[in-house]
Amino acid sequence: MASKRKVSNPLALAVMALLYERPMHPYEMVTVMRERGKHETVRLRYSSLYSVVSAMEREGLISPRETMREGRRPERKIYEITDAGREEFLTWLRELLREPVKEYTQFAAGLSFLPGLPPEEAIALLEERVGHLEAETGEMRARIDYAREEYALPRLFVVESEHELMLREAELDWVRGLIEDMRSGELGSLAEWHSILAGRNEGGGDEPMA
Amino acid sequence: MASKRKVSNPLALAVMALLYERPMHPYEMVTVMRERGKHETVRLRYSSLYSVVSAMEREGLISPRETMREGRRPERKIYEITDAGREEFLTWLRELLREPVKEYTQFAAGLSFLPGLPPEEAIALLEERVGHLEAETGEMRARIDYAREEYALPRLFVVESEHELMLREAELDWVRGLIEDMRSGELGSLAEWHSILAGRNEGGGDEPMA
DNA sequence: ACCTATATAGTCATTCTCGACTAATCGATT
DNA sequence: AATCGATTAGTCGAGAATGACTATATAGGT
Repeated sequence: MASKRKVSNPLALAVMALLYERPMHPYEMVTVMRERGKHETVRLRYSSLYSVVSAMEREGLISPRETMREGRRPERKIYEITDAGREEFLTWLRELLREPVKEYTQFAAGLSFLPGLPPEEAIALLEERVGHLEAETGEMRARIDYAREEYALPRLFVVESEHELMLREAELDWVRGLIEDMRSGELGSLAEWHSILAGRNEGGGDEPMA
Repeated sequence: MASKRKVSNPLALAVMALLYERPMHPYEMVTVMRERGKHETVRLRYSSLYSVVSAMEREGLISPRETMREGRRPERKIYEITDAGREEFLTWLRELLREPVKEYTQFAAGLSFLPGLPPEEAIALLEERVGHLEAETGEMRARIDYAREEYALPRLFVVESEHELMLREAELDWVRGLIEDMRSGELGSLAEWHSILAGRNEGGGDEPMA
């Protein structure tokens, strides 16, 4: 059903996953998430973490176990997961795996307004993108191989990175094809495209460079 | 550089694109975006639109041209794009096309915590996902074909839908492979996976169903 | 003995987002 | 002539998310 969660930031899922293992204080969660590379899949900001954690406490998904203080450093508030938290973790996780949800990507937004640039420039920009994507996928692949070899990680623990790599590679392939199709006029003739732009630019203002 | 934009919600990009053509009031923007299917690529909510629009006015990207009132209906405030707005539109669009940015997807978050479920259940969930993805990609393809034929749209105007379809198809393919690899023990043996879970569940709480 | 960079552990004020709500008009239906 | 649902046009308040900032401890170099 994908019904509205009380705490919907995916960071909350990560928090529950960590507390499922053992109680921790928020700062430690950050450390562990970084060690395991989970911050590559779940957007991690200090400020968000603390706000998510307090929302989770409010909703009864986690509860403070003890508060420690060493010297004059700030307090460390150690949380543990509740039964409700364990249940929420499992239902949420199941839902995420079972049901595809629509994602709005930045690139798609850009593509939507592609006719806003002259075709020559659009092609040039997409070629730059291809360059970036080649570098990026190369690095991702290397990092995955390194992690697997160095720490002897079973693939189970890097599936999310393989997923990310797969998406980027698919994009790379597709953008290459798109450039081809733009060149060959497959998308609509370049002349036509130019005339759309001309219509828009009659009013003056700064012209996009061809 | 991807330096921080003054108004960063992609809706702002859509607003500038529309006002590049002609002045409009916000409600009309919604109508036009819906007609052109842009709400499929840019998350569109009334409340966000109005707040984005006023932020854009504050930042000088658009400016109110006139305010009309018919009878006792609410006012319609008609906006036009400014020179700064035109420039911002072009720089932003260029950046979106040129530079890949990291996107955090829900599915990736789910995958990160895959070891949190017993393998048999994980497989079953992913199989359900495959079913959903098959249906979804089928519908997307049909909608694209329909739009192209019915309205004789050049591909240029549906690239963003083709992009979305491509991503879903890549995902579908990949998930099928993942299920295979889980079954064959390619990801790490299922016994091992179970023992990770067992360790975690010692403390009690509700057990995930195998 | 002193300085600095980094790690530790967070708070706060502002901005952003969205669901829920308001309110008028119009056309069709009783 | 009264009512109902769809469309037009937008407001509001509550909660979420983030960038900027604070403050202490400690290891290492000089």
